[in-house]
Amino acid sequence: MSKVDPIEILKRNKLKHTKQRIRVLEDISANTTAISQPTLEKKLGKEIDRVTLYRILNTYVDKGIVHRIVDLNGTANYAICSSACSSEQHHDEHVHFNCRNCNKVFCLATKVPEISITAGFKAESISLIAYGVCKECSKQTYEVLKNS
Amino acid sequence: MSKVDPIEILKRNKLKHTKQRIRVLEDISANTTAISQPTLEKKLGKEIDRVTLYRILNTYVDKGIVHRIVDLNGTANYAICSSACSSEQHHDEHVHFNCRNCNKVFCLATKVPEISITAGFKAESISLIAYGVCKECSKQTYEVLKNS
DNA sequence: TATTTTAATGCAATTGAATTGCATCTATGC
DNA sequence: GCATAGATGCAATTCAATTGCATTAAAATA
Repeated sequence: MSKVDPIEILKRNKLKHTKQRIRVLEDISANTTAISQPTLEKKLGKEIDRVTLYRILNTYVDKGIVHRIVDLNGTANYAICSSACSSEQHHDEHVHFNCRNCNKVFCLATKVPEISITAGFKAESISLIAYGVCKECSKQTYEVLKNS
Repeated sequence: MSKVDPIEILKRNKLKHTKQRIRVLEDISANTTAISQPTLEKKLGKEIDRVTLYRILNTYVDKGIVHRIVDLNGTANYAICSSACSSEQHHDEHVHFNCRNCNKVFCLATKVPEISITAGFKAESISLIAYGVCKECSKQTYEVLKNS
């Protein structure tokens, strides 16, 4: 897990380094799972205006600094991109896992496999989301069963 | 492409066959692509109340009659399930394609490949959406270039 | 077929995500 | 330090989705 330096990232992408932008980057990179827009807003809502937060997140996605995972509820989730990402192409093509219990979105180590697309369709990116019960929530269910 | 009989489907699923439910099934099955909630609402909004439409769609998803594809904008899209689906398990596990130009969602013939999930995570379903430019929109771009 | 029961629909109101326009402020280049 | 391009904050708005409740319609049964 390489350390994330917000100012370095902003410089590299020719973005003004405002305290709001730094704050958002810190918050996203502090998490091991992707973080949802509502959660981010709850955490940062007193420091950063809702609209500013939306704009910062969109800028980061456009620049390839973070990637957006839309979960099966339609909620946007954000995670730091691997260093190979750029505004031209996102290389966040690993599998994501969306827990139906806690709703968290996890970035898994598994890479998205090559798939053949019907002729004529031009795929630019692939989103592969597994939906089920995450590690933590599986454990909890087990504990509940054990103690009942 | 097997013919869809709304009343037969409703009977099989022990659902009252109201004209609203029949209407929704007809509309979804009339399309070769998945149909989005906003589009459905525009088409049926004068015959069926918004809330009823939402409820019917949720019932159909629960029963395994239609499947819901959440596209990369977070918009819900609906398509008829293959006959193998049930409320216990959805077998709509083919690849979807979301066009960034026309926003349509296509069900492709390609099946979702087997993937290995990190130990401890229990996957129940997989959503694989390719994002790019669809067949129709690719053609149009080509025409525009050709005539310019 | 009429009546009862059960479930679906329609309506009003509300919630929450996301966007737009515009005035104000601030980081950075000179 | 000053100018300015670009970022932020605020008010208002749009649109998807949900909830509670009264009304209506389908099915069960008498």
